[in-house]
Amino acid sequence: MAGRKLQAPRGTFDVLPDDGAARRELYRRAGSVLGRYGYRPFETPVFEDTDLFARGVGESTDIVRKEMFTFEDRGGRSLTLRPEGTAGVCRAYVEHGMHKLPQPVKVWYWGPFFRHERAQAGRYRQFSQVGTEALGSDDPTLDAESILLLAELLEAAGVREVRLRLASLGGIEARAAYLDRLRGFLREREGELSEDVRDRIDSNPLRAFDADHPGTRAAMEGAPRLLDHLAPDDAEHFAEVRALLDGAGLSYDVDPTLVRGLDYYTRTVFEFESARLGAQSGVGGGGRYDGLVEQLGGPATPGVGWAAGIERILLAGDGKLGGFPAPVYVALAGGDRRAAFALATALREAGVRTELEQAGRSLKGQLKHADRLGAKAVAIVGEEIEWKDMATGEQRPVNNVAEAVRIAVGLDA
RNA sequence: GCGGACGUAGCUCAGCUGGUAGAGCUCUCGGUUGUGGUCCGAGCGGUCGCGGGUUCGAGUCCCGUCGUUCGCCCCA
Repeated sequence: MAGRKLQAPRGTFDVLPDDGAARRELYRRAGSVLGRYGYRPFETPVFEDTDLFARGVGESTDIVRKEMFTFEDRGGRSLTLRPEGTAGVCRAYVEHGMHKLPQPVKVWYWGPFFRHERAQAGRYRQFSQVGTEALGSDDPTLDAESILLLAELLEAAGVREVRLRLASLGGIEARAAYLDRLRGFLREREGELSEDVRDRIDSNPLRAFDADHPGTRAAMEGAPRLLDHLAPDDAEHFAEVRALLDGAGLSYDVDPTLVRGLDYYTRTVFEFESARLGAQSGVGGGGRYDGLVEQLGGPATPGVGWAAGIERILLAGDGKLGGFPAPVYVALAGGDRRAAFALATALREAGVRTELEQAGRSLKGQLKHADRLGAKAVAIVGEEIEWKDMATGEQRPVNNVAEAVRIAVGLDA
């Protein structure tokens, strides 16, 4: 009856206590930065109507074509575990008539997302993202603010040496027209291109810009650039975003080849990359999506936002987000378990993080354990209570629980 | 969906051209009849991923399978 070994499904992982502490700390720091920028917490369901993603993210994207976890509920409705966050936020914005609120509506989210892909370093089937959306205004300060916010969050998370790539895609029609023009160009020079670039002329012509293949690179010298074909409004908007970033002292590379995987982007797009990540180098990115809300059945509403991968932030970070050990350990030396329990309880009620011996160890074992946990002091409960400073090794009796609490409160500042 | 690498103790790994399972770390105890950080000793801990084949004999060779991982596509 002993079936096969049970284990976490492919592409998923358990967050063990050591990592849990780092995630919690990242969450805390992210919330602090986001709050300062005026973004408020927002939650949407983990699964939505499949239609939402098909219409919002785009039928032609890889995400919708082959990466969604889709299932039917008992009523035969098609539901999908959310592969990204923006569509759900926009749906909620429309559903709750949030266009009647003072604009822009600025929100942030944190939670699990799902894509049915092959896992690799920094890429999982269930992963977590933190992200923002600012809906209801196309003001370029929102674009710049989004980017600065993400930069600051990464800094606070200990992610250094990031590169910011920035571009503008213009409006949907202008971009479509440009892509047709680029496809035409590529077909004319087809013989000079590498095989995989040729294979992707239809699906992803922008890919041709960052090919290593020498012939392709040479051919691409003369290729039309999207940034040269922006409508005047869009070009002006992009110039303003850049001026704001320059004013803030944030450096970036304008990269006309920046491709984002979702159909809804317009105007500003950006991505932060870290060289510490391996093949999947993007830590977080986003952009403007001025047509999405309307496409989902709401009023014409501009929006801008980004998402960053929690696992990738942790992977690219300096690993200094660890937890903090409890400063006091209550040890039991032959004596009274009830007295030890009461002392630990009194310390905890006074706000002191306290560990209590609960495994039947020898006193020697208890002290070794307390030391490895990083305790600053150990209260040894025997005939009476002794207070041992773990740094100096000094030890003296305390008269009662109240005195122990008084000493301990100073340790857990 | 496609390619490569790898599956031996909780973790990191060793195990030569097949001969009946090892180390380090962790954990527990002891050396110190109530005292940590170093040291020494002992103990706990393994269907060698799973199934089949070759062989007197398989962790080791062969086939299959499952899993993990890195990469491609693409993306956080």
